[in-house]
Amino acid sequence: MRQSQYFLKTSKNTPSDDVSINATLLEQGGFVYKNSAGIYSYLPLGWRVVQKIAHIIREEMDGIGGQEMFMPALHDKHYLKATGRWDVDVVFKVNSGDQKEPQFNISWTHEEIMSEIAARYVSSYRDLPFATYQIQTKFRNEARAKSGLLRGREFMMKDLYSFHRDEEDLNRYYEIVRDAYFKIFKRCDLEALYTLAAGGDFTSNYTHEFQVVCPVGEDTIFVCEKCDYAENKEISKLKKGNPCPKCGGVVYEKKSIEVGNIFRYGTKYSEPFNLQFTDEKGQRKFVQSGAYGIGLGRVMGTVVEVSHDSNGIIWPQSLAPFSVHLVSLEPTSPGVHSEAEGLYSSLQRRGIEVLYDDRDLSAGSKFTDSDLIGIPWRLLVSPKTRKAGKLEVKNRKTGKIELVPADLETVSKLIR
RNA sequence: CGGGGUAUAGUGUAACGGCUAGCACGAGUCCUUUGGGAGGAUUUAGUCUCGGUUCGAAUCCGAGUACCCCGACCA
Repeated sequence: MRQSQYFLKTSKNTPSDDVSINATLLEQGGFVYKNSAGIYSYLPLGWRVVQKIAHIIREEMDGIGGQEMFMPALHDKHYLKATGRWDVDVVFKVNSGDQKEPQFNISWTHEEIMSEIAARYVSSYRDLPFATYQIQTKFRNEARAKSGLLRGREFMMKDLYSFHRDEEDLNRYYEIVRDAYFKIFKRCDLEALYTLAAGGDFTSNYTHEFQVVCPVGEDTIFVCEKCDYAENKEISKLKKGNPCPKCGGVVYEKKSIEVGNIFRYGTKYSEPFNLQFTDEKGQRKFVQSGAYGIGLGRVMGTVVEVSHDSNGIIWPQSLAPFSVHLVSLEPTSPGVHSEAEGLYSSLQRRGIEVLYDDRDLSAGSKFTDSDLIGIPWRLLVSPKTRKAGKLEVKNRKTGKIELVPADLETVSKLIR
């Protein structure tokens, strides 16, 4: 992608109405646009990051047998009234008939929708287990949207639903999902702690959250510094300094961001939707189910919170919108333009995602933009590098700059 | 939903109740520049909405709306 033609504009000024690091850097860098409080557009650059996150999630969900589908955002009132969760504040009105109340909730959860669908397709124990997921927009009647992408009124969420013949099988799958979640967060370069938490609205059982330690987090957790055992303060009987219930190490209190959670809700949604199956003995039983969520925008915001410096974002290779930022300096001086163009097309031919800053701007402004956007590698072509017969490569994370031979083999080896 | 704060060109900011609402960035044109946000010339665009006080309101008052922060609630 040529930067001169890309729908991207960075800003020298930080937004006046946002304080959080993730909102500041993502807006300044041209990744997102705030339309309203807690409601963001993902611009081309930011959307690429979201797609990277989605891709990782899809691979790991598919890897544990998850089957992607897509459910509606408008939920007829019979769904949520069946479970007593109809929300009078998150409605969509349709002008049909003489309805005295709105017909639809705008999607804020999909257990009911999925349970009704499952009931139509499950009849035998042979139909179980299975798991479906989607990446969908969720809406919340959020009293106070805050902290940029971390708490929105509208956000993208991956929700996985699993269905089982008994608790034992649900528990088995719960741990499989846990492991997949660890992989997802690791691939996003996030250190997530598996945290014991309360069920909240969804279940009376304990649930687990994936928490990333970060000062702007809204949650407070107790973490063992030795074994990473963690409990949410909401349900914890621990206090800071206490011994860890698992290994006896010292427990610390930390602020953290909840990037994912997993629930077992048993038959809570099977019963209202008559989601039953017949077992080997001909007995009718309710299906056991679980739900597992990850907020994509929140993951993106969290990565920015934990991975940045005073110059901008530092994307991990796995989430970076592009792998390489190719920058030319003084493109009008002899040979620079043609060398940069040549590099650009050969990188593309190799399938390397490259953002090519072909703009005729001063060195300083191009460097500043490059650091702000945070692509892991900056590849530089200038009169100086041409004179040396080399290319300059900068690692965004370490700041290390080196001159390398100007051949693609060396370059592509380095950035992989 | 309780409390506090803010609202001025596209962005960031200045202006005692009184002069043509100033500056920087951005954007347009021209010239000179080019290794960490270049210089000059020139152009461009603004007081959130409604009402009130006043000879006169960006400025004071009231209401509304939006946004930010703290708390409660929540992925």
